[in-house]
Amino acid sequence: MTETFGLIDCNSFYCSCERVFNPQLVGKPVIVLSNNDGCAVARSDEAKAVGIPMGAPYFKIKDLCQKNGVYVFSSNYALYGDMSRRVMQVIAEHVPDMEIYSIDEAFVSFDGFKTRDLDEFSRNLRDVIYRSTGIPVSVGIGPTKVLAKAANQVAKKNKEFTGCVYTLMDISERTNCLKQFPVGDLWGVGRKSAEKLRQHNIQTAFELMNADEKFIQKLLTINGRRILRELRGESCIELEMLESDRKQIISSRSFGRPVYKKIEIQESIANHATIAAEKLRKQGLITKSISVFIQTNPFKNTPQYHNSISMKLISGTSATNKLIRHTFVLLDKMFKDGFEYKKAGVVFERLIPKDESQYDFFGLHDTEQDDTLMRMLDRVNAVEGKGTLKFAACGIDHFWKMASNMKSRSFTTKWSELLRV
DNA sequence: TCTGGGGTCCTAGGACCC
DNA sequence: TCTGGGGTCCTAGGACCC
Repeated sequence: MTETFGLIDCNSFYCSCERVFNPQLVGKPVIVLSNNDGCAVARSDEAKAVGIPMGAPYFKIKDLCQKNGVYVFSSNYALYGDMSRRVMQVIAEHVPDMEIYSIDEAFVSFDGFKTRDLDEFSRNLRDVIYRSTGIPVSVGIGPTKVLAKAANQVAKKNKEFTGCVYTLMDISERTNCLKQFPVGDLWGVGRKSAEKLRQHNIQTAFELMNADEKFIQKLLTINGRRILRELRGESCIELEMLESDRKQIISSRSFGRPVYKKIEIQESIANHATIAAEKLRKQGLITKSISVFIQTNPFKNTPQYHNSISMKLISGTSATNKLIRHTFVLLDKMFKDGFEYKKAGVVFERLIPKDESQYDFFGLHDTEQDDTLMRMLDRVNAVEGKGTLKFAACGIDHFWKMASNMKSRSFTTKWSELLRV
C-alpha cells in the first residue's frame, strides 16, 4: 500500500517569529544570527533577494546589510521555542499522526486521508496555522519522507505558483520534478556525498533514482541506498511518533575573546557542566560518561590544538558539584599552555533514567545530601532566575560570554518564566 | 576584532575471545 | 618452522541534519 507523508515546514522560521511581534518587519529584509552573533542562520525572502547567503559570517555581510536596510537580530531561542510549541499544537489538532522533526518542521502521515482532497486540506491547515500563530508554513506531500521533503522545497521556492503546497504523489509529476532537482538538495545528501555523486555523473535526483542500488550503497553507505529507494516511492524511513530517548547532552560555546589561561577555561567548563547537569535533572536522567573538549580557532592562522578526553563513571550522577570535579580532572589531562583557545565544551553520554540507577548495588550513588542540594539549587534558580545560585568554580566575571547585541525581547516567555515555579 | 550549537547515525578498525 | 579466523564489542571520526 502506498503511504502518504506530509512535511510541514515553517517559512524562514526565526525571521517569521520576529515578525509576529514586530509587524513593521513584514515585507522587509530580516536575518537572525547564530549564537555569538556569528553567522546568518535565518533569512527572510527579502534578505535572500539582496544576496545574503545561508550561514554567511556576519562580519562579512555587515556592509551588505547596512546598504540594504536589513533588520538584524541575535537569536532568541526562548521565543522561537515557544512559537514552535504553538505551531506544533495546531498541527496536532488537525493531523493525529505526527512527528516533530525539528524546531520548525513536522512530518505527518496522511494515510487515510483522501488523496484528491489533500491539496485543499493542506491549504486550509496552512491558513489555520497562520491565523492562530502568525507563522507561515509550506507543505510538501509525497509517498516517502524524502519525496515529501523535496516537494516542500519546491513549494517554498515557487510560492506564488504552488500556494505553498506541492505534491509529488503523481508519478509523472515526480519524474518531471526530479529531473530538475539537484541531487545535493535532497534530504540526507550533503556536500561530500553530492561531490562523490557528481564524480560519477549523477547530478539530479532523477539520475540518483535510476542508479544501481548496490553501487550507491558502496559510495554513500546504507543511507544513500535508502534515499535512492525513497525516490522510487518505496518508503524506508518511518514516521517516528514517539520521542526517542536522548543519547547525549552537550553544552559548549565559543569564547567572546581569545582565551589563554587554564583558570579561564576551567571557569567556562564549570559553567557548561552546570548547564548540562541542569538538563540532565530536568529530564530525570543521570550520566555515566563525561567528555570535555577544547579547541583553538580553525579559521585563524595561529598554532592549532584541539583535543577531547572522556571518562566513564561506575555509577551515574546528575550532581553538578561532582560533575564539575570530574570535568576539571579531564581538563588537567589535556590542557596545554601557549595556545589561543576559542571554544570549550562538555558532553554527557550513556544517559540512563535516575530511577533505574537504584538497581546498581555497587555504585556510589548520589547521596540523599546531593539530591537535596540539587533540588534546592534548581528551585532557587527557577524562582529567582537562572544562575542566581551556582558553584564558585563558575566564576562571576563571565569574560567568555558570547556577544548577543541585537536580541529582541522575550515577548512570549517573560511572564511564563516568572510564573513557572 | 568578528566564521553557531546541539544532535543522530554509520562504518572502519582495534581489542578481545575462543 | 608453523603464525587462523570468525564473532562481538567498543570507539573515534565522518557525514549529515536543523
